[in-house]
Amino acid sequence: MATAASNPYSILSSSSLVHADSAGMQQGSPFRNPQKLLQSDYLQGVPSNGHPLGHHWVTSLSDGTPWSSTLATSPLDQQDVKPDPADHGDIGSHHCQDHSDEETPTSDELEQFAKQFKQRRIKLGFTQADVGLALGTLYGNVFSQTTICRFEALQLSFKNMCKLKPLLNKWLEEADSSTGSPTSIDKIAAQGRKRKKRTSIEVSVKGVLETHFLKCPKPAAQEISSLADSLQLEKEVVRVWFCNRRQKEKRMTPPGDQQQHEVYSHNVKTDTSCHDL
DNA sequence: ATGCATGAGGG
DNA sequence: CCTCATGCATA
Repeated sequence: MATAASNPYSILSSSSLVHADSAGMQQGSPFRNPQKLLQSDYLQGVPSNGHPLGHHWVTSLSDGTPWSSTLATSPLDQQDVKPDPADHGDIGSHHCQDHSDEETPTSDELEQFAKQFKQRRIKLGFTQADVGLALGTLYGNVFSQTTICRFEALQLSFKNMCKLKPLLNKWLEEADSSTGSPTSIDKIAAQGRKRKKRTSIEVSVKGVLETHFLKCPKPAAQEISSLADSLQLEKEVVRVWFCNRRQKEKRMTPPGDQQQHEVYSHNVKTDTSCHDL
């Protein structure tokens, strides 16, 4: 049995995984108007299925109530193929039109899959943590409850979603086909790294950071320093905050759900420094 | 479910 | 320093 994962890190210690399943509880999102927004970047090479695909994020998040969104039909493709910087030898000859479960899925497909996955998972009586663990024993890649959760909520980057989908899909097949296969889960316990205590930032302070982020999402080191100083926070904390904030923007379900789609094609390349303070 | 954090990889 | 995938700890 492949107990040892390839991770240099270690898994959590063996303990009871008794958490209330998220069956009945969903996030209390009011609702969000379905619309699309274009991402600006994603031109990094993916070893497996590196397609410089342009994609729109369909930001329609339904809550716990039955998914009745009318996003099953996507009249418009996500085929806004941006000028890929990477050269395409023969891969350019393909025309992504409509795949069910092959190659690079569309945003809609991912969304659809995520929903179905969650439904089935719950139906089968598994928790998010169970799935993460099962993936480890099944394929050698262990994942945390966090990751499974974020997958279901589409809170990962497009690329990340694509990477995880196949794995979760396989688990799904395994899970519901095996009526009596007890997935033996064994985990290794080893922990040595000491993690910094999570610093909680006050809401008022977060507000300030948000404001600054809107003005300048990528402040220079010096700005971070002064900002940290004025907020009485460690510079590192502020720096990390901005990093995490930027990542949020790149998720499939971005935090700022706009009501109108505006195409911002302005690229600030000449100015990297946001002064003022 | 999510906030702050770590670390690998890139430049 | 950044991005990006990922997760411990916590609300």
